[in-house]
Amino acid sequence: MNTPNRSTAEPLANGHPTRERILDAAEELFAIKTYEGVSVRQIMSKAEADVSLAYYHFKSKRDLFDQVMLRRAAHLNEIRLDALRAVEQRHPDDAPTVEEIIDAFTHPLLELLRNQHDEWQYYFRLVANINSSAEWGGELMTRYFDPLVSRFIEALRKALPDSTDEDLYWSYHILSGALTLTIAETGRLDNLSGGICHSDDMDGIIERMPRFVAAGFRELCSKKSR
Amino acid sequence: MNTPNRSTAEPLANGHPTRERILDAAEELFAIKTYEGVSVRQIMSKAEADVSLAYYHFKSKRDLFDQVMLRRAAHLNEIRLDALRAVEQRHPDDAPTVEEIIDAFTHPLLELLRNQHDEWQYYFRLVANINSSAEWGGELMTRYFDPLVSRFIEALRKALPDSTDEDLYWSYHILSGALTLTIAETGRLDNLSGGICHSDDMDGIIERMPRFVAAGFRELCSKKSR
DNA sequence: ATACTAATTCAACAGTTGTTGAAATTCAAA
DNA sequence: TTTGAATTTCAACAACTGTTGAATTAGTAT
Repeated sequence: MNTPNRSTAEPLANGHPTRERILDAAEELFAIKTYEGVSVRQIMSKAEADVSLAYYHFKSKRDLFDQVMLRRAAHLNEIRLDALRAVEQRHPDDAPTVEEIIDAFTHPLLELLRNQHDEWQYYFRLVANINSSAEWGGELMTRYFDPLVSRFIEALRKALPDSTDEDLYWSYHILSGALTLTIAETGRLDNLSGGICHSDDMDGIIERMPRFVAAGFRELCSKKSR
Repeated sequence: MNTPNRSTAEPLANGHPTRERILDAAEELFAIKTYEGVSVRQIMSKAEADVSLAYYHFKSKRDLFDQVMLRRAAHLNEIRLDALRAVEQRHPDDAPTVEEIIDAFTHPLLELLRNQHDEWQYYFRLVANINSSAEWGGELMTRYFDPLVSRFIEALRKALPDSTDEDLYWSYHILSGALTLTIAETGRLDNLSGGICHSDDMDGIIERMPRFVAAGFRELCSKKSR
């Protein structure tokens, strides 16, 4: 249940089983209790392994954290880039619509969160926490995700030829905030709405986010409106 | 510089000066290093007071955290509610526009962050961190801010009479994410844009957020489009 | 000056933290 | 079976954690 497709997928990432169990435990605990809120002992206890093994497989607690972050980052970049390329190949001559680009940016994440929830939920929560905290571990994520984001913004610029760079970046900022809070799955919306909405209803957000955000982009990044 | 208007404003909140210094130090350190990332000793060292004084003025570390959260919450609710009431009084007969409501929801915060940056920046960062973490201290913020949010959603429902509750709540979710990331002031956008945008440029976001978000609300919460 | 409370200091507690070194075990190649 | 490396266990370290009680000072009303 925790390692869904052992033989077929990800030939490189299949490291030592103990190492993977440590990463799993660390991922979950870092996500729900923050980095300093969890001790190496708690992590190793959840991983059912001796404390020292953490320092055999990783250089330090901080290194363990970095490896947790990096483990899934490459795959994430890959599928999102694939989605963007697919959209672009569907439009050999004209530019894709804003909706299509936003969808390529968000859909892979949300679908992962829907179809493989158990495997990805804690990683996404962790990314969300990092992403909205100024000090911490941000450089790591920035280094890994910013190139991808730049490619998307480039695509959006083509779809919105009258846009200013400033408008484009601020619009992306809003999109980023919306996506971040979504993948955090805080459950805050569940309470607020009195059960009408559910944070883990990915279909609900998949069909709404691109439309909402695309409308915002058009409002801000078109010549006519200002 | 740290206590800007001592004699005129907030007659109730003027507690013991030491207590205030502890709250200031705790606010800043909690915001940039997380709750468990900071020790009581570090806080009291920054506040230039003995460790034990933390337990004279507060029941526990957790209580200190709660008081940091609550200190500014009432004032925040007040000015946002005032802004909403002002908009509603400006429309005795018809409903306010979506822009106006969104603006009443966001503008007080952003203006505070612009005009009294030194006093409010860490509190907002802290709120942002809390808001996008599932487990932690969320109930406290939820209890304090949800009534206000419900009032705003009620106003939005009137401005968008064809909307579904579900669409309305999901739209608010997107707005909430955007606002949360903004007040976090992570500086991520500065790097990404290569200096074109600045996380602390409140004018930039003040003039963009309501327009962007209102367009999204209209796209999602109007009958014609779906 | 006296009495009394509010505020602050000092010293210490039991438990936990990240991390390390040496010894013991597992396991495949010779 | 012997060799040698990869993996796991056990015990311990100095430093730091949240928290408390008793002693001390500051400040105010009598």
